[in-house]
Amino acid sequence: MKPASATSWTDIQAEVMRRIRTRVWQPGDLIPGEIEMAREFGCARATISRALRALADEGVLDRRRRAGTRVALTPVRRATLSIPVIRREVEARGALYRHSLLSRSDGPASPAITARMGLAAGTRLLHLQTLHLADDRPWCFEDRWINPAAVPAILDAPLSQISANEWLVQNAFFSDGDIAFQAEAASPALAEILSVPTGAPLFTIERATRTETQPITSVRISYPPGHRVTTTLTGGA
Amino acid sequence: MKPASATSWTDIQAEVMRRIRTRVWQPGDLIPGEIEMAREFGCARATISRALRALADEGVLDRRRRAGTRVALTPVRRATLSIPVIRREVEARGALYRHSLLSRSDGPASPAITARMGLAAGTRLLHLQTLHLADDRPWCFEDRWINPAAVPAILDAPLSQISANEWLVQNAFFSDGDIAFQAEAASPALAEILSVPTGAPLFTIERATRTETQPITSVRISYPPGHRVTTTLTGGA
DNA sequence: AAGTGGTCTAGACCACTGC
DNA sequence: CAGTGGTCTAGACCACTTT
Repeated sequence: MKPASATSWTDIQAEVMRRIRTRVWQPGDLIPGEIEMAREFGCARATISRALRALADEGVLDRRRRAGTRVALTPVRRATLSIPVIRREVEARGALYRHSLLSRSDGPASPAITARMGLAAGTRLLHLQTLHLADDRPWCFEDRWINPAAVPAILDAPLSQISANEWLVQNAFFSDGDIAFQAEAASPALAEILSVPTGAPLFTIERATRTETQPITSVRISYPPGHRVTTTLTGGA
Repeated sequence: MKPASATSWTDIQAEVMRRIRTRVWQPGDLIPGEIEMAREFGCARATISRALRALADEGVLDRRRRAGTRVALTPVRRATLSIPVIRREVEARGALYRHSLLSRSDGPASPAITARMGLAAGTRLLHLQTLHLADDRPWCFEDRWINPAAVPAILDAPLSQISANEWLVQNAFFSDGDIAFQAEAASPALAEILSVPTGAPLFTIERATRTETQPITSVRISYPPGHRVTTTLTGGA
């Protein structure tokens, strides 16, 4: 319990959510302005603003100057998923992590790759193929292209000791990127690497990251059948 | 362009990000306190607080009372993906949406389902199987269990006109949920429904949502090969 | 043109927590 | 228990849009 007189922004947020849940305010409805709500709750306008802004950030409310604040028409359900270091992912399951650098090459990349990364044809890229293992069983296969122009230091990194995945997370900070998930049948080559039958349903993650000015890396990670990516949804307060 | 003298919280946020990117402040480092930064930037402490709080929300900074503010050790890359209404997902690709309610039943659910939803064995649930189509071709198959105790109104909803997916998004505000992605081989039954070969790699999404007090629905959606879930990563300002 | 949200300030007190 | 972030206030001005 808390002192009955407290007027915190979380209280206001909770009350607004209650009114939305109980349909007092329905999707699309215009809700009272900040000044009016400040009067109703007996607090400063900034406190109302704090509460409503938080809900707008979550996608529950739509706020526009002059037009006022409305309950969002499509209550956006958002899931936030974090991009893990594969080593931690394995260790979190209580397994022993190991990785094996299957191939490494450095030279002009294929047009398909340079196009995908938005680079000029013939750009030299570092190409790494890594098998990640959990308790010496294949955990996932990583096929990665790196733009050395963006992270020159990677050429000197001990990539047989620390995986490119982990090195980049630690050294190539704060980039923007795209990510895509899909299901895919295992090619014969991938099937052999992952010790699964050809055609087995693989879960693949494609990720491209870049700095403000240039692409850093493009990677495709394939997981054998059974792998799940999980997260939690937040739909309200 | 803006007046050179402006000291906005976004300016401060950008400057902090710059110092992190350029390694002036490294992961784990303690950065100056709010009062000190307010002096440095010549603004109110609340403005600093606003900038740092935003970065903490993004996972770039770790803030704790008394302990101060540190650059996050694990540069948490977070992707926020929105959960769309399937109809909109289809229409966004310029296709005509249609859905077909393949089966509907109402009665005691199997122990496997009640256990997954955290309900007592034998609880009565509504079970719906829906095929969603884009331009009359199978788009995805939805297998859903709904707890009528949480949303009694669904028993009267015209589910052949509006899909349960969409009805729930509009009518059931939830406070919490889980979501999981995986790749899976098509069973003979699923293969026939989706018009794909048995064993084809399906992309499946499992989702469970609940109110604060009780589970609402548990759903499993299967997409034929080729479907991709995409989103963007934000690593900084 | 007017009214809404967005931001900033200066000051105050509170809550948590590491020393 | 002292110092940090967290919050609240009262007031002001600004920026954006819809009317």
